Amino acid sequence: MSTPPITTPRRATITDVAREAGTGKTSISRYLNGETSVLSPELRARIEAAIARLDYQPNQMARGLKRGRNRLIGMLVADLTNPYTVEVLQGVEAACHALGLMPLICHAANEVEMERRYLQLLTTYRVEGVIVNALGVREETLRPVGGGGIPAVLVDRSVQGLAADIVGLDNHGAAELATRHLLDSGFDDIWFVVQPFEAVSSRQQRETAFREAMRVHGGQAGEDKAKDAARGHTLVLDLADDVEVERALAELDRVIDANHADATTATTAPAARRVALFAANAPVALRLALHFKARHGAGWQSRVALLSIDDPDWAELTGITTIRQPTYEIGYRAVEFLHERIEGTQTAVRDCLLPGELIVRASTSR
Amino acid sequence: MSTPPITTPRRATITDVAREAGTGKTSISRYLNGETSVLSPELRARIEAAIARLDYQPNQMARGLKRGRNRLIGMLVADLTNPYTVEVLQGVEAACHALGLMPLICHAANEVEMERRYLQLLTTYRVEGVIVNALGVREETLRPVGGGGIPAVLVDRSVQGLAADIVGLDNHGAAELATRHLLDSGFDDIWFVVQPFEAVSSRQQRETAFREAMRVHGGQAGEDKAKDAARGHTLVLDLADDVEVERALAELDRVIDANHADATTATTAPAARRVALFAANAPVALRLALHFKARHGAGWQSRVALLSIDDPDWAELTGITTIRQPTYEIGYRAVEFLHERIEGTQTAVRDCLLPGELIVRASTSR
DNA sequence: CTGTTAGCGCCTTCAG
DNA sequence: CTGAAGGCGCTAACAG
Repeated sequence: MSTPPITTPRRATITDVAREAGTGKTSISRYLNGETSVLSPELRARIEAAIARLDYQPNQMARGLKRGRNRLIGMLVADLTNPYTVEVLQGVEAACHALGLMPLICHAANEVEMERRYLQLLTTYRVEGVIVNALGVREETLRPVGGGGIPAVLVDRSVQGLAADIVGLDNHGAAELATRHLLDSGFDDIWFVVQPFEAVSSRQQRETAFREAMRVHGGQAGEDKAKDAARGHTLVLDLADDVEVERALAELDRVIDANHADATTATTAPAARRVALFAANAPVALRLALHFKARHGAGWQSRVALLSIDDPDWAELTGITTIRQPTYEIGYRAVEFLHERIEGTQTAVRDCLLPGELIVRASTSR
Repeated sequence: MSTPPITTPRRATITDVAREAGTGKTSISRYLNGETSVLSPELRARIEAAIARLDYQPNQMARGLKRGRNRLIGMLVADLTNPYTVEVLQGVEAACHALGLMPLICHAANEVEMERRYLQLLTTYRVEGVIVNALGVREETLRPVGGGGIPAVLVDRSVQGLAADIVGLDNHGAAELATRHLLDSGFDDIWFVVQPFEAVSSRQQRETAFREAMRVHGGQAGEDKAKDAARGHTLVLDLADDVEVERALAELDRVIDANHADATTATTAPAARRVALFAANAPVALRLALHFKARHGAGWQSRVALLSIDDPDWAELTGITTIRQPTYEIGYRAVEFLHERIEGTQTAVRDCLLPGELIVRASTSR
């Protein structure tokens, strides 16, 4: 057992290294910054030896202080509980790693106040830029960040009045893809279920696209005469409010039960007109699935079809259809954009809309 | 539209504030550090006004440089994909918030090399302490951290030869609880499925406890004469190696199929001797569930019982029994421990083992 | 090629 | 109660 010294052995500084190597601080600094060609091999060797001997590691904070940039960027996420977020994070980390950036991850845990505080904290640490998966920030809160201050890029959600690069899913395309799939699969009573819109642009966009798709593709009585126009509804599910959730779910239950009764009563078995639920994201889908599982047991999927944007672990397990977002790429691109801004790119604000991928599973197949 | 200035308006510094308030930097510094009693109300008011006018925010990096502490702590996690990790993180964040710390979250993504690099990076940023959910770090890698260097506390997993506080699940108790539950529920062919042990102490502890529980409680032929000693097996599932996974799963399939054949062939329906799978954690459980779902369809649970340590979202949805870890508390306590160490507590190394909670679901009920 | 000299933004003696 | 001076660890002109 080697007993480590009690007194914290103060970390070696650049001065220590200079002394140890018998030279000045400047040369050490040069060495650290890769200005290696400007150093005589001999000096260089001495420096390397000294660094190794002292186990020297330059203090990033001090470097940052002097040169005005510390390679830190902030990553403010609304909800780590959402698999989407974690996946995006992986892309972010990979990109940061590639670009020599260090992401400071902050988790607002769905609390607007937290979000505000973290944003402030980040500027206090002088991060060089911020990637924001906005929760409820207003343009004003982000002002010191996006506007005159440090560069920002938005992920998934835009912020009212803030001109900043944004990268995320092509919500319009995704919602249309999903809706058409449901229509094509024979569902004609489709419920789009979404959390309260609040300021979350992606929710709004998905809903708008859903409604439009229903209007455009759902209305055609088509060749099948027995089939009248499909109906589209929007249901808001406030996951933070249990009472409201119960109310909303009860509404769905009525619809589904009625439909089920129709189907079983009918003498001639008509293409059982099943209702389909289109969840705006994974948390919503999970809540729905849990409810129906509790209500109808393991076989709940014979009562309702479920499709969700986001492709969580359990989607495959439970067999629901999904639209998978290119999460990794979203995170990666966000960092790239931010990096460019940090480096001073002055181009106009960019929108990067990436396509989702439809993954058809049993839930919506016939 | 207010056009923000093109040139980044350099952030105000303490000097600016001093000038604006018509005083010296010292007073500003005192104000910032809450030495409020030592300032005349008049000066104080001027300072406040100046700060507000300039929208001044002290530079944490600079403060840290001088006073030697920057309120930053590192949180190194092995795998953000594991719900366990994210839950622990929430506790960590809450505690940090309460203690005025800022967690730097680093994600090793199951790569030992990443882990090493992040650890190094963290020391480079002069974090005051580190919470480590170790992946493969050796004592030596952590030496600069835990030993003479900055304080460290371990989460879930201990590190060979490193004397550091550790907080996590009471693995022994949890595994015993789970095993007894399975035994009590009538299963007598129990497979403990775990990822390669490597250096992960919690995996080893769980397995050891499982084996011991089988020995102690599984051997009693008991009152039921038809029931001989229950069998316990350990199966290693290397999730990173598809070929290996296939091989292991095939082995399980044979066992399960044989058992199933027995049960259906027997004329008198004996208490169908079902086999139970005891997953060491959620990722393993998920892999197992996906496999059986693919192989036997939605009704796979009538073939095998599944119990898992960790209680992911989908557990309720799929009805598997679990042992829920007090994740939030684990994270919270870890930060508290670290904080004490940072403040200089010199007590002996502490172990904080928190109990898990058995959540019985359909999978293991009769 | 190499060392000296100033600070970066802040805190901390130490004198007023 | 208040301010001036020095320094934290490092980089960036300037000279040699």
